[in-house]
Amino acid sequence: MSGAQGSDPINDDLGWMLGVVFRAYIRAADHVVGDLPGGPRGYQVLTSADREPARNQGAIAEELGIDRTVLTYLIDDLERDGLVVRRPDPADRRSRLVTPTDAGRDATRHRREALGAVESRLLRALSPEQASTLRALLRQVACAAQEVDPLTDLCQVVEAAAERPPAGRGGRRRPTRT
Amino acid sequence: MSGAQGSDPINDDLGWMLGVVFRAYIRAADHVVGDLPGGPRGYQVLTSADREPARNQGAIAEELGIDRTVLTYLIDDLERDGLVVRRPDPADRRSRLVTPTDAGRDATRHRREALGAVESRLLRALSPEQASTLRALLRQVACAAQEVDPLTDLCQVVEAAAERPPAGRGGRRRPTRT
DNA sequence: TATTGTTATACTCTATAACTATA
DNA sequence: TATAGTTATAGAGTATAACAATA
Repeated sequence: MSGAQGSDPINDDLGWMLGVVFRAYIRAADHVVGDLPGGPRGYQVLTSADREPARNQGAIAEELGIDRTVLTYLIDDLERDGLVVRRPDPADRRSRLVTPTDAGRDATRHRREALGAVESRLLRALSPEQASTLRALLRQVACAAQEVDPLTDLCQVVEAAAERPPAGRGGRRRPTRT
Repeated sequence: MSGAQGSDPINDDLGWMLGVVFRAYIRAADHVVGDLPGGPRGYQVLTSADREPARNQGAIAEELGIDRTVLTYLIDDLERDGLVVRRPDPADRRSRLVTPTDAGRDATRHRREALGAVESRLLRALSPEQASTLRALLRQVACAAQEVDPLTDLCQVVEAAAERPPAGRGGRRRPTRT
């Protein structure tokens, strides 16, 4: 009843939706990756570093949308726990390439499935098809938002890979969740 | 459902997408509502308070997903700038009802359109139909996430209103924007 | 005793600038 | 001079607990 003034201001606000969903995700993901240094952020650094060819910290920070200065502490903690190693880039000694250790790769492999469950639960209000649609649309928006400066062409790669059957690019690759 | 997975680890991570999009939104929205006390949060408080019947701080905090203690400072600043007023609830003198002043309502009215432009720009990678779909799906997820404890049945109201033609009494409501 | 709002404290995240070492 | 990374600092945002007034 009522609704005298206009509409439903908040629930139609994209900022409200994003905030609610983002915080809910962080809360849930913390239960899965909370013991990793840096929590969800640490997990993202681990997955971002697990690539060929190895990347330096600037590239990782750019992809994750976090500051270089934050990443330094994050990698400090991850390295202290033996999950990643820093080695100087032979081509540019200013740069330090970050690669996960076997322990780090194990850590991400374990959590990836658990995080998949978290994501499914977060999207439980949607049908599988709707969830898939939401993921695809969100990824499009995220990639476009990252492309303000076109350093991350990798998003386009993922876009392309999402459209054609999943074999493609790279190498190992796990079947992900259902 | 369709595949659309089996791709790269990070870009398929819901946490990555949400983080990127959420931060991009906050950055953009800050240009529009940055001069309001509390920035985007302050704007949300203003819109959440602009309802009949008036709500107390607990209800606003719940709807916005922020802590009561944060809301106190937020409302302090909004009240100091003359954008909202607190008055005791006649029915429960512990409670304080928050309502926007005329200046506060003006402030939100002005920014609402600007924020709409910000949202459109954030979703510029999507077609209008896709953007509408994303909004609807996100709202479903957000409402479900808020309903962990079923205090916010207001989400269902909005859901229902979004499906059927704008029913109800009299008022003009928003021009569908979808 | 439970609840609404306030206050104080601390911990995390983030943003800025200065510094180094390389280029 | 410019760049990659580090360090230090301050500012938000958030979470927790203690407290006062009221129910």
